[in-house]
Amino acid sequence: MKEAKISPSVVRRLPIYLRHVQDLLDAGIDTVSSKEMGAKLDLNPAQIRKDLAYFGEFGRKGVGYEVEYLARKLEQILHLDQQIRVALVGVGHLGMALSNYTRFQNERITIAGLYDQDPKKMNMQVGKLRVKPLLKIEEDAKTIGFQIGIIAVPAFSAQEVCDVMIRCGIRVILNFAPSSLKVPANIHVRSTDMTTELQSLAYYISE
Amino acid sequence: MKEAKISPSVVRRLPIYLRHVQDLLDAGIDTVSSKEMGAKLDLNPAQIRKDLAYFGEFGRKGVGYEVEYLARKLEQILHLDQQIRVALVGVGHLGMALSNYTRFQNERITIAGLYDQDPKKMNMQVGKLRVKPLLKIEEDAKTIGFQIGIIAVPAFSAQEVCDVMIRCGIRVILNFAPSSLKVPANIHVRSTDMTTELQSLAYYISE
DNA sequence: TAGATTGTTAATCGATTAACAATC
DNA sequence: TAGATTGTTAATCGATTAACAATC
Repeated sequence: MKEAKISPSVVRRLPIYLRHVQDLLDAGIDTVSSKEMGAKLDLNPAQIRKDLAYFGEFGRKGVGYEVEYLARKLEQILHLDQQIRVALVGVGHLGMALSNYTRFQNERITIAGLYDQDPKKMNMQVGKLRVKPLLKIEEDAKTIGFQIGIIAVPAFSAQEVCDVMIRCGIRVILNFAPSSLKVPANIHVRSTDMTTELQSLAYYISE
Repeated sequence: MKEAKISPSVVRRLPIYLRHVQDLLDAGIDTVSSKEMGAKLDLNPAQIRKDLAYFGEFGRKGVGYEVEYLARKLEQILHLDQQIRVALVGVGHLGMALSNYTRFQNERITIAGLYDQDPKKMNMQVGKLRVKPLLKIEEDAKTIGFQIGIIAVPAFSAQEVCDVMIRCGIRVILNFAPSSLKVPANIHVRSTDMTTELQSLAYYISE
């Protein structure tokens, strides 16, 4: 399943395809063409076909894609057919939003550890978990085995948290702090933050 | 200030430049080169120069960019030198995170209206604001004049909220719901959601 | 002046879209 | 069979990077 080298732009569209075919599945539709998907998702049909073709021949000429099969394949590609355990550091408002947002992917993605540096938050109960000190993450990582780390702390401590995660063996990180993280080449980081999004949108307002 | 046609990729980097020069300003540094910025932000110096050059000649050959001047210019370009009033619909965990996240850009970006459809949340106090029914947004829009709308509701009602915002005269929308919104050509929408981000990252985990 | 760094043009790289043979 | 739609190659478009004259 390790394909040539799929571009990030392609990978970022896969969950969108998956979500759509899951909706179709729920609606009892069992076949869909790239043209129909494109219309719904506002994407070029050729792009959808090309994206999917990187991973195999999922469609049938003259017919389209079998919805259930495509959903299963996309789940496999995204590793969403297996349990994914996430360590979340930073239990502020955003961290809380993420924690209580459990319905990720059929609960296959679960937040399995909550950490913070603020003593006031220690042992705070959030869903089934309790907030622990950041120091505990390394110990927990050994028993739990986190696949993804989420950084939801202020910018000034993001790099520190990132370094701790990497020491824990976490190689995939989602960073919500507005800061550019420095990581070794084998670590995969995606940074996105609400402030930056909002500020860039402000460019488009016409006074 | 309406330049040719700046690509979205360029616009999305502007807040990153701004944040960096603001940090430099705080640190008392008054000149910076594209090379230094590139090293810090992990970007190609030529790209930084080219991005900035779309908007004017902000640097001095042989010297670099004057930090304070550049910060002021970037604020102007992003309209962050004027008050920006935001309408936020959906006061769930994410909406709360956004509301309490007031320190956007020197408070120049302010959430000026909070709306929800859940009767249980009506009149709830969040910071200086009270949650109002979605229906009230149109009336408020006339007096307040929102420049940006933020959608923080579940996917199934995102399109509806979007339509209401457009009817209010809002032309710039930030959508946190996992759904592809249909809007007229003159409306600017940016969609980003945590589930999709996390799912696409799952691609990179190696079992 | 010599060294540094910009703004900008040209070259490269990558991503999207069009076109179409294969085939269901 | 005729019509539809895939998978894929080629063409296009756009974004990034390299190179360098201008100049501080």
